[in-house]
Amino acid sequence: MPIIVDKEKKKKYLISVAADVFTKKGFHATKMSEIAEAAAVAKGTLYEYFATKEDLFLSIYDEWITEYEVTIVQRFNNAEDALERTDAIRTSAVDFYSSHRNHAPLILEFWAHALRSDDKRFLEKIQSLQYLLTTKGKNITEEMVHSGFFHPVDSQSFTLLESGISDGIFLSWVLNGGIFSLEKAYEFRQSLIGIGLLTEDARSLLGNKLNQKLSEGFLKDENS
Amino acid sequence: MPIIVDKEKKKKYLISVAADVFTKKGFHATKMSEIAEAAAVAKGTLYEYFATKEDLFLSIYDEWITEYEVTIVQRFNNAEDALERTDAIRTSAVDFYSSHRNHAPLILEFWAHALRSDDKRFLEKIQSLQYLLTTKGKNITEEMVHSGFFHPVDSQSFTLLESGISDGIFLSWVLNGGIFSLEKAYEFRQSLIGIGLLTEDARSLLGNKLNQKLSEGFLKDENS
Amino acid sequence: MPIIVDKEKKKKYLISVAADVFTKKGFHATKMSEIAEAAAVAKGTLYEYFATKEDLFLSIYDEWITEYEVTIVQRFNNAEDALERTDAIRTSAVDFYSSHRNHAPLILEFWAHALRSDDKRFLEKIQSLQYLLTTKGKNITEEMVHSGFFHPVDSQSFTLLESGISDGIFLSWVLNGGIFSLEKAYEFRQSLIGIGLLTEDARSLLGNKLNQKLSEGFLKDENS
Amino acid sequence: MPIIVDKEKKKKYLISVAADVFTKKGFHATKMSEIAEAAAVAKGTLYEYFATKEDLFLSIYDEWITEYEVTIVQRFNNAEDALERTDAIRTSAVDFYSSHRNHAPLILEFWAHALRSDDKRFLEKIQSLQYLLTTKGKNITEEMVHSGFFHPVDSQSFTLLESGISDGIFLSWVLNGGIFSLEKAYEFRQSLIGIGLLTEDARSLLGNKLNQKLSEGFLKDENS
DNA sequence: TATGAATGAGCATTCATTCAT
DNA sequence: CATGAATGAATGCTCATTCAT
Repeated sequence: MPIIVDKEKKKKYLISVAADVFTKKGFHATKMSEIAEAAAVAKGTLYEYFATKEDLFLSIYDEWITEYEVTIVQRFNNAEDALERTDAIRTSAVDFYSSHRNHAPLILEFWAHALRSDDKRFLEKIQSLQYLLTTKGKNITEEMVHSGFFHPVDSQSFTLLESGISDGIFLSWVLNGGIFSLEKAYEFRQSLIGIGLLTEDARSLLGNKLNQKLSEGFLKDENS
Repeated sequence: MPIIVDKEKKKKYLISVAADVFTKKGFHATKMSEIAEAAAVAKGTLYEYFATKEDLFLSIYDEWITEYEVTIVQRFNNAEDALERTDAIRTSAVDFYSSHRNHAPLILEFWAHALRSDDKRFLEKIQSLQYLLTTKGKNITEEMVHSGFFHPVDSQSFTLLESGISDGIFLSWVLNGGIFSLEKAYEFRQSLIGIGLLTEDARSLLGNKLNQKLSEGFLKDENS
Repeated sequence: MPIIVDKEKKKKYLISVAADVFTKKGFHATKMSEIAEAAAVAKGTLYEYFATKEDLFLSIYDEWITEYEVTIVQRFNNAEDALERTDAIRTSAVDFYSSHRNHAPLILEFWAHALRSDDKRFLEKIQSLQYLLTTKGKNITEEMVHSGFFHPVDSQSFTLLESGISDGIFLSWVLNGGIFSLEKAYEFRQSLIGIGLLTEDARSLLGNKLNQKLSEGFLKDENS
Repeated sequence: MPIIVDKEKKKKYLISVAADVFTKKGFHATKMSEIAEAAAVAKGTLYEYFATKEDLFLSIYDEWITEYEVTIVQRFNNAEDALERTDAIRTSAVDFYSSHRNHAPLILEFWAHALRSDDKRFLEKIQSLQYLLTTKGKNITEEMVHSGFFHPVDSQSFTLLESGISDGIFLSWVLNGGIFSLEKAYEFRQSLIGIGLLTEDARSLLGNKLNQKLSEGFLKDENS
């Protein structure tokens, strides 16, 4: 174990170790003793930092989502127009899911746990992220429509669908054993959605880039 | 308990009861005794029909997926052209997810379980369905492109994305507490995807129905 | 299953099947269903003939011991002098243990069960046999001493020791995996005991047969 | 519960408690919770020291046999001639069986368990003891014959018989409810065997002590 | 702060026995 | 007489959590 004096840093260290163990075996099949062993601390030490097993479990998701939200807000605030703000949202999602691709089964677990746990903090965390995304997404969409880039569309529905699609692609990627590139799949998705919503004016600006992406798909190897 | 003589029917009865109990509490938190009590049989009886708790759990998913697959194949074979075949796939999905909307958390559990269980039958079942869907989806898409309805698109990528989107909408619906209509969301999705892929010729046939759907969204109440 | 009409014969048939199954797995590890299957009858049928599992278990020993006792009494009554009566006892023991050599572990089980079971019938059965043997053995010994064949010896102690030695040889044979001939071991035992108790007169009648047996032992192969 | 700090001592303490409980009820009828209660520890604590119930069971026999073997070897090595070595073996046996007279049913259980258990460690333990005894016994016997004390006898057969007789006397003692003195029975046995094997020269040295023992037997009360 | 021995509530699974047919 | 589906009491073992050191 790395010698860590700073309490906050040690907590983060324990969270990251726990994430790896939970990912491999799932919440119920993971024993606190295994996490302790993996972190090279005693079982009792874990309880100095986390009240219960579920608390430790939630802390992982908490950490991740908080980081995700911070990223979104930062990039969003640095963006200068609707297009950049769209990118801010999309790249944040891609980065989040990509950086946690090895924890994929755990994210599924969080969702499942959120639905069945008596502890509503899981669900609240998920919905707070959802709220952040839909609020921002709604604004962007309305701006895109207003400025003539997009055909008229119900912004809230569109945003909600977008977020569902993001999760769905990730889910599909997990259940298929990670056989395709997550990034390319997200781009393919954007092209497919975009081509439908973009007005003729906007579309002409992009040339046939979109059509090309659609023809290519996201399953082929870079080299082929 | 309804008096059931046919062994096969009793097994299905037990599966349906178990599905309800598992849905409410999740796999680990559900006790075999609770299922037995809910089915008004003795604990031992469950073990006359299912070797283990996990076996019972899998049997539920097995039953559902088998039914789902049968529906897909039947509707697909009765369809007469590519458009009808598209409908066959889409309505099968909508019907499946709609009929199991109350079991939504359980489906998430199956996915999570498939990833973490040593028992690979879960994952195999998921992937066998996936295979059925992508094989058929690919054919339809190619036909749509070939007959000039769709712009060129990589059929396999498109099909995979479509299936991911289906699951994603369902997931979003679950995590948001079922606040919107699943059917309307699926139609909104179809319109959004359709408007992007359809050629001008095909689009002109549909008039502005698609634009209307997009403007409406899927979140508003029918009556408002 | 052989078709058996006579109830008494069917009971004996079930006992013999049960003996084989119990021998292989032991009392606790043997399931009534296994015995039923081995006998090609339904579980319920066993309960037509035996009240409980323990009852069936006891019936086996009962059957064996009764047969053993009948043999002893018959041979004993047919014998005409002390030497023949000695043979009657010894050959009955050898025949009993030899005929049940394949059930050896089961006999150990009976002994163990007799000691721990609340059902005292096991112990009573054992002690009734013991009583028969010691009563008869005592008489013979006294006759042997009285007629000048044996040195003076406490007949009850000697008889009890003899019976213990019989069981001990059998036990040794079982725990050593049956690597020697049970019959030859019993004869070796008789020679060793005999040579000590026999008076000079009696010994001279036997010549050096006894010494020869002792030199040979009971471990060597017949052919070597 | 006595307060015990040393882990090794606590293990031995748990073994001794378990031995008493197992003795009274037998392996299968004894619940781990009963042992825990008798030892005034929690059930879980037992599992800190023993992996399974069978492991605890074996540990008892292991402990006993190991101690027995140590005694044999020590006394054997301290003996200066064949006669003393004979005593070393015999007194070790008598002491072992005497010290465990209250555990008698348990020893029968071990034998039965050894034969039926999948866990071969039981049988191996029994046979390792057997091997130690027969190796040493064979040497002594050969020495006795060689030095003219014993008539010629097959040493391996004789030793094996001796060990079987030891167990048989113990068995007889147990099944008869401990109605005689184990020590006296062992001595009676030694006299009976001895008188047969001893040469005239050797016998004359002992006078008529042997004949006296035989006449007395081992069943009479000291005071009568 | 850190430890890890001790705890004991909790649960899947087994199987002898019953009894309606 | 025979059956075998149904029963439910019984128990080995696990593991999150505690707390004395």
